[in-house]
Amino acid sequence: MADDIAAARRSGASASSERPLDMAGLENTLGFRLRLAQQYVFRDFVTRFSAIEINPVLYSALILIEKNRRCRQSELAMALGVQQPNLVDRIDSLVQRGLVSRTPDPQDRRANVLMLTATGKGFMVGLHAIHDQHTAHLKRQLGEDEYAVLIGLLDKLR
Amino acid sequence: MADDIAAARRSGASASSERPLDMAGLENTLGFRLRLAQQYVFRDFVTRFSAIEINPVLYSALILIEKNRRCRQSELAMALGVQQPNLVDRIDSLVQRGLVSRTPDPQDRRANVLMLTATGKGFMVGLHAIHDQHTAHLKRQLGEDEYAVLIGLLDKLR
DNA sequence: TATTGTTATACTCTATAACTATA
DNA sequence: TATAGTTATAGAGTATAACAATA
Repeated sequence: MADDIAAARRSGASASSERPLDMAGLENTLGFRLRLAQQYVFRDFVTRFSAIEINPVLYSALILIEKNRRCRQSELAMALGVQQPNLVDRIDSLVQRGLVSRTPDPQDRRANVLMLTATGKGFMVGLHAIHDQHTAHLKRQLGEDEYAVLIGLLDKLR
Repeated sequence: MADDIAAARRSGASASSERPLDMAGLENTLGFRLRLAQQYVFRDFVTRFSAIEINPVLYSALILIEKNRRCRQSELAMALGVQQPNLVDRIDSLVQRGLVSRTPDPQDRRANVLMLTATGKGFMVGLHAIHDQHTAHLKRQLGEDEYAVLIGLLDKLR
């Protein structure tokens, strides 16, 4: 009988015949919720930043380079939660775009020191403005207080 | 001067010379926090489920097939947040392992109906047990109440 | 004409081993 | 001997177009 109802829903009026599935078994599954929430947030992020060709990892990298003088690639990789080799091409792209300088550290010539260029500092103004709009959108979705609570709870996971 | 302190930290006693970067500029960035939290949760998930060769998407698929009689691939794809073509190989693997049956729907022979096999139903017992341990670990990390709060806030993002 | 499932494909992200130059 | 950055590569996840069978 329940199958008949489901079948009736399937052949309903609307073109797309998908019924929403019963998600009860996943109500308690944090990883599933995290994946869907990240999908939503990243989609909004990517849309807003597409005009300046910045994705979430490049954004985080630029912010950390801005706030940390004489930042190294190994430090950046650890902070971002990515492997060093996967950072190389991304830094390359920032250097080629003239946003970041990569110079050998005179104190340890194995290491590269990353800094914003003058162009990069100018670029950050627009970057912060777009991110403010992105954050405002998410805060409207959640409420200002709950946004802060969510960030706090996510930080407890490590 | 601040650079001297950073340099001193870099050449400190410990083998790994990485200083922790100042993350202040990302305190407010939800996408970044979501990514790190998901990294942590998925790593724990993958470790615990590796013995039975189940990853997060396969887990969610099995749960939804278990709870939804006569589930279709298109419905599953929408619920899981993946594209239909990316589900095909995954369902293949569950069918090949004898956990799921995929049979044409007599009412609409374009569609496949997914159901747990007898083997699959037995498999779910162990699956639930491992997931309970995984969830217990996360609740210890967060606290029982805050775990529920976190799930609720993540659900508001859509 | 539209939809379900499928194939093929391309792009991104991620993880690891091995190389180089420095230390 | 160990570390910073790099190269090359393999695996997984993801998105899109096009096709066959069916509606």
